[in-house]
Amino acid sequence: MAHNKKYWLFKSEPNSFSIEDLEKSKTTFWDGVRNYQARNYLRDEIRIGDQVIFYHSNSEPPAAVGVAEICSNSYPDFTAFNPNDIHFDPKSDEKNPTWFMVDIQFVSKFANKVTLQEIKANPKLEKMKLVQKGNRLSIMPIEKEEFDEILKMSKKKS
DNA sequence: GCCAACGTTGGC
DNA sequence: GCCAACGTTGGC
Repeated sequence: MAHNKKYWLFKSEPNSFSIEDLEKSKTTFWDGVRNYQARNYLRDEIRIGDQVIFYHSNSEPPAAVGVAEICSNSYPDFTAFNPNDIHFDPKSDEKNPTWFMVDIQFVSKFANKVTLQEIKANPKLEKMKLVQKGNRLSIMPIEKEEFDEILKMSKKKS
């Protein structure tokens, strides 16, 4: 059975990796996820062709800044096995990996970034995990309607 | 730079 | 299995 396309929001600190970096590199592997809930999304639900809102956290302003597409199914995050890598996890086992990642490819950079403030102000987006208190997930599912609404907002002149 | 919210760790 | 201590996230 064909996989129904799903929609996600990926957070990234632009100091580490920005939408401009993705635009330049075209694709990247999304390594370093070390949270079990986000891991479960990566390992079990995210599939080739799924669409991603790229979000800049810890930036001024925090905002949705573009779109990416999943271009690999999940595979073990090899940075967890490398003692020299910043994401090394001594407890993870290559034979039974704990952490997974996917590859994403650049799709577009928004003409107008959609700020967290604007997202919070839009009643159509109030159910998003992003705007719920205390949510720190770096990967979260969103609805197609929410994805479309953010795209629409990015095209509007502010 | 501050700090609230949350996840993880480890002693018991 | 509880929970205090600690580390991290991320908005402000």
